Amino acid sequence: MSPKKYVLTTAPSTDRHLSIDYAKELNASQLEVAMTAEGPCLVLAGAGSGKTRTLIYRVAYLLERGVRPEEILLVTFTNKAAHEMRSRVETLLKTKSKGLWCGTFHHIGNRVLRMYADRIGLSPEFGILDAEDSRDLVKACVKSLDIKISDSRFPKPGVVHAIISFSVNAKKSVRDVVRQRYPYFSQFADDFERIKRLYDEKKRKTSNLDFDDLLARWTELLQTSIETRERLTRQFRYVLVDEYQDTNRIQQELVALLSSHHKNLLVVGDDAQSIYSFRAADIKNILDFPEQHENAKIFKLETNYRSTASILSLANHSIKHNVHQFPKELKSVHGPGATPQFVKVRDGRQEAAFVAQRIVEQNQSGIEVDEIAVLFRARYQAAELELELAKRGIPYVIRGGIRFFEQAHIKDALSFLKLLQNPMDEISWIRALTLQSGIGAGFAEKIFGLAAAEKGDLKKVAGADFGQSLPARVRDGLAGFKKILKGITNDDLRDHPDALIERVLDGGYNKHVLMNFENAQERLEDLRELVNFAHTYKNLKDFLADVTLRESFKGETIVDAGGDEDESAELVLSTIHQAKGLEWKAIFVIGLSEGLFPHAKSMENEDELEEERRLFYVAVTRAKEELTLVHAMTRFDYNAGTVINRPSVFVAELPSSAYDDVEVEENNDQEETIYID
DNA sequence: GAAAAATGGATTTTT
DNA sequence: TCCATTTTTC
Repeated sequence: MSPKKYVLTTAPSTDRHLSIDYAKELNASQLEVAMTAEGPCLVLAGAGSGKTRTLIYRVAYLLERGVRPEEILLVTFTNKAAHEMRSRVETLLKTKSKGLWCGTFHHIGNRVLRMYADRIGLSPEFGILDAEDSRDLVKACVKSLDIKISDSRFPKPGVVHAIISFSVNAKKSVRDVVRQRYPYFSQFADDFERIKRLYDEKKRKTSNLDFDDLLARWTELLQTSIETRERLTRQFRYVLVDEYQDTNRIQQELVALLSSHHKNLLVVGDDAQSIYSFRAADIKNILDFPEQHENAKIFKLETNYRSTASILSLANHSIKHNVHQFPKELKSVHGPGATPQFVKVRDGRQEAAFVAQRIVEQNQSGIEVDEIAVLFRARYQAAELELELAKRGIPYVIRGGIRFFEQAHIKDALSFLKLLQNPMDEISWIRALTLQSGIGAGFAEKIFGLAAAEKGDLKKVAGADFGQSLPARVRDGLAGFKKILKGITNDDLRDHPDALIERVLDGGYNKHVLMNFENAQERLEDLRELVNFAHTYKNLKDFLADVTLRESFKGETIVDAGGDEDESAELVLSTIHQAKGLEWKAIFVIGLSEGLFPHAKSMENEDELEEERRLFYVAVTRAKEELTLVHAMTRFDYNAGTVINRPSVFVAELPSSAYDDVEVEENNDQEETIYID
């Protein structure tokens, strides 16, 4: 990027020497943010405009000006972003930014709640339920409420939990959520409310918080404990929030509360990239920020350092069709570059063949395979491409999939450690007990009842012989369970989570893996990796919280905070959602057909259609040099057979000057797809 | 309680 | 088509 000259007319007076030459590192608007963003500020940062960079320099600037690290709260959307920001600030200042509050909403909520749990009658040793745990608990609630689910179609526990979760995040009643988003379940609204009450009660009884509670109870803490609120709001002189367009109502309220004393609230985001409404993100948070903060300063970062002019032109033309937005016009610092291509292929098979072949060609013309990504609306759209890539021997990774920490064997092993931290955690009791052959859900609950009578004293349970009333095979299972329990309770290993996991493995879980999973070897390796990861922690509480709040994926190396992962040279296949914030030299967007993208279900509702268009916008703005949009004219649908598709409206509504049309012809002799321009 | 067979449902997904 | 979950059967 070419540095621009900037003359500071109101240079802030400081008696400290600033070691970083901000004017050299930032463009004019970025610099203005870094140096002058006091009070309520909204930074509208277009795609590729150096948003992260600007935030980092703002933090560095504050620190250099003498603001203490603990007075800064920097909230990000993912842990990955948090780690990146922290380490980049450290690199910039050549020091460890110890004390800086930097993390996701949930992460910081966890930290605050551990400190002040007693103020709202919560145990500081509370456990955290992940998505699966929450689903299981909802399932248990449905069961114990005896809801007649047989006669009509009662939703699955996961859906019920999604409704409850949405209501918490959007701060709406369950009834309203059902009316607005799940009208076809309106007959069950009462049931959902009963389930929610019981679900909350069960969480309280077992000292567990789900993800939403980390926000809801944090809010509760700030509202009920005046002393805590005073302390925290005075402490955070500067509150900075990244990806503000993806915050939901409860997060918006938290941010407002936390910045209420010093009123230095800097929110950064791009309304054109708000794509998470399905989990209660509300684009109004960013759109209405100026109205909510009358004296708010608004900054626009519209210089795009990523893409060529013709790619940006296509993106600009597309997003203009949205009504609810801050109009922006991204300007490229690069030349026009190659015109984006719109490619019509016959069907999914040909789409896969075309993309694979073009990747080979692009690779031959000098673009490394790991500089290329294929993006799609929904995961299943990649299936045919995967086959084709395998056939041609092109190495690829699929972003996402099963999360490392959510795999059964990882969660099994961790359930024992969770027991150690929170002995009244019914969910972990049941999980750990049912691992034993001979113990099913029924007996597990019974045994938990007996253990609960011992006030969850694990040592007593490990030694006790309360199995008289149980059948022999259950007693055998219980013996196996107790053996593991003894291993982790014998000496105090709370500060050595790695040793604890090893005890669980040696105590019998290794054997369980070998006997129950056909890919046992692979899973044992995962568990070894878990031990290594645990080694970096020096207490159980932090380890368990991080494991639950972390979004590491299977196949990805688990890295320590701030560490760098080694990305091997592989093509990336990714959903558009997962590609947000990333960039590649060449991008293929596949499935650009009516009914697929925009998704069929979003066609009736104008707001949802706009969100789909923003998603398209996110997809195309990932590309630096080459953009290829692919549309298959027919598609095989498992109920309707072969369906003829028109191109996506997102392409159809663009001026024809924005792209070149390309057709594909098949050369049958060689059974190869030939690319013709 | 565990294994086998049948059913149904399929955007997006972080914490 | 493919998977995860539920129901049935032993």
